[in-house]
Amino acid sequence: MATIIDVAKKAGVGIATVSRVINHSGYVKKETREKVEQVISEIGFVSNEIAKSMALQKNNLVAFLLPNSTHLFFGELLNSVEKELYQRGYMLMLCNSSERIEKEIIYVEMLKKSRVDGLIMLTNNNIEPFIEKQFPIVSFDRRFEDVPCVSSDNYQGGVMAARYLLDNGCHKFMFIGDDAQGEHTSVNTEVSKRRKGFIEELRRQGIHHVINIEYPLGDYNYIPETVYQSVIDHPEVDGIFANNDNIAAEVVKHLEDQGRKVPKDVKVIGFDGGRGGYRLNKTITSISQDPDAIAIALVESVVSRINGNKVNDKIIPVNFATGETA
Amino acid sequence: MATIIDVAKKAGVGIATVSRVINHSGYVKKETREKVEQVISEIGFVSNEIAKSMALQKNNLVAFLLPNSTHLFFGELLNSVEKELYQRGYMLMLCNSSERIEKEIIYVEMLKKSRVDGLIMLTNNNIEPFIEKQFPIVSFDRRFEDVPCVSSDNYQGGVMAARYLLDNGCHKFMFIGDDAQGEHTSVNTEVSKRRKGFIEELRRQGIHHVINIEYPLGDYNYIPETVYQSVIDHPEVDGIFANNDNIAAEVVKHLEDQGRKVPKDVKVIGFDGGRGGYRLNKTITSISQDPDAIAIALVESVVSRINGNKVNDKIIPVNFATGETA
DNA sequence: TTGTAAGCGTTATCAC
DNA sequence: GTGATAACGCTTACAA
Repeated sequence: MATIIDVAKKAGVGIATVSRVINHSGYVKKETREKVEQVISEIGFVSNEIAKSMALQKNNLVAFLLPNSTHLFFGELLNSVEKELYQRGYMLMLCNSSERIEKEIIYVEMLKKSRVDGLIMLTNNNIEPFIEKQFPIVSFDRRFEDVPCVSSDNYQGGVMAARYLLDNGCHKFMFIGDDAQGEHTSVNTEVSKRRKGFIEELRRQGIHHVINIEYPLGDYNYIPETVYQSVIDHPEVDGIFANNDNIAAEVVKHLEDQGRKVPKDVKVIGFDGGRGGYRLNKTITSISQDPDAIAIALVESVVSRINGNKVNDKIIPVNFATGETA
Repeated sequence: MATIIDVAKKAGVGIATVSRVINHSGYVKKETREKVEQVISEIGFVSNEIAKSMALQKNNLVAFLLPNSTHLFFGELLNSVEKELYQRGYMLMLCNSSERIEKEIIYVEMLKKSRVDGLIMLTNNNIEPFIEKQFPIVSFDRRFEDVPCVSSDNYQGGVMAARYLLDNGCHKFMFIGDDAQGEHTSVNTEVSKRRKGFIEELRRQGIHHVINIEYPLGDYNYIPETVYQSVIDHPEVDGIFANNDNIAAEVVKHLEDQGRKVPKDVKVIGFDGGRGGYRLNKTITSISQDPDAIAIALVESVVSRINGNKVNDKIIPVNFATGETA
């Protein structure tokens, strides 16, 4: 591959001049510029980005750490984050952690190794001890001390679900979620506020008994049988709020298998947006997160951190997405 | 950040020795190694990857160019590709092209700029004029001259769909797909073989009339109304093969809205694996692509090309995924 | 306006 | 075994 030196020689100028031409920086006489540009296109010179990164101590790469890209919402978020980074001249390095902390740590190390300029992370692990606060890190839906956090307004989402179910005549309520979002975890995820908002709003409206189903978060695709059993064991329940659309869908299916009518007998609300899946039968009523707005907030924050600025936490509004299950 | 020079000074050795220690290369006396290692952990030295890339002319990054990460199959493939690259010591740079050729070209340029070592691409655009064959490029489901191609056995998938529908008593057949996968396109996609296998197998079995619905490929999420109209306009059709599960799901929904029973009156087979979506009602019968196997083939090929080897095209078997729509 | 030269932080060759 | 030193290809003072 041709280098800047080859160009300089052939154009009969110094390498600094070539650099000025390709970066449109500093003063270059018109004829000189034209000469250089001609040589560049003649020999098909393309400047080497590694060398550039080396000199500038910056490589315009941001890593995005998330559990996987197979879940619809993650895929959407990933898509939006990449788009938004690209807009700002950054490329995205993807890390599917599968929730494995070893892999997460390796990507956190990428920052120290100057492999990436910044890191956006979405994790349920206790990665806190491994992150160094001076680096440009932004987290989604999870608070770490001194790390800016972007999250959906999960609490308000819970409130919205509670109100909708109440307004539509439900009397007995159930919440279903995995324990990484529960009250019994040491991990401080924003997502736990879905439950909190739901339960607290019901309490404010005079409902003090909510059946709270919590199961261990393993693989994101796995929902234990006991969850469905709990649903079946509580035929009195007529209003269910599930932690995400996947759970909601499975619960609806199990209810219908039992001969219950959704939403007539039981109303079910999910979380994420109800955009998911093939609408073979009905769409899920859901609290909708906005992947674009979240991505913009995440990218703005991380770029701002890269540029050495302090940034604040951001909370992104959620919407009620009308569907056919509540 | 501390550098190798700081370590060398503090340990009272040369930088070459430090390099040997951190890379476990060459001979280093035990005591020297220990001394160096101690200093490294004392000052928390981490070696700079950009500098390493610079010296080695290699950065262990592979770009993956695909239309988006929101479609289930793409998300799955992306997930598997990242995992597989990671296994082999490469990181993944993601490019969601949204099918825009300008963006694709920019990522092809990443190769010239030494930004990435290799490129895996999934595109329907006519990017051929922009790719230089000497670079490590591998394509999925699309043939370019002198570029290794990995694809599912689309033809066989079409054959399987045809046989299943025939074996299960269908008489009037329809194929539905977008035109980037059709016969009327100049672009040579492997996916067009789904249609080809389906129609040719039917012909071999004596069926010469297949209704062939082709619509323009725009946004991957968009299916024109005319497609559904065509379905409705052909009430005699009792066996439909759709180019992917999304189309299949929408077609099923429209059929059921018309009061047709699926699979009793009409059988519908999709493509991708029927894994998608929330199973609110029924799963889609589908020809299943194997994202893991595809990812392994893609990554093996690209790494092999990076190492300067020639690689052959690979065709990955598909499976019949039993579902509830056929 | 332009060129020389000193970084940027590694690896690798080659003496010692 | 080990240490100078020359790449790697660029940016950017600083000098001219």
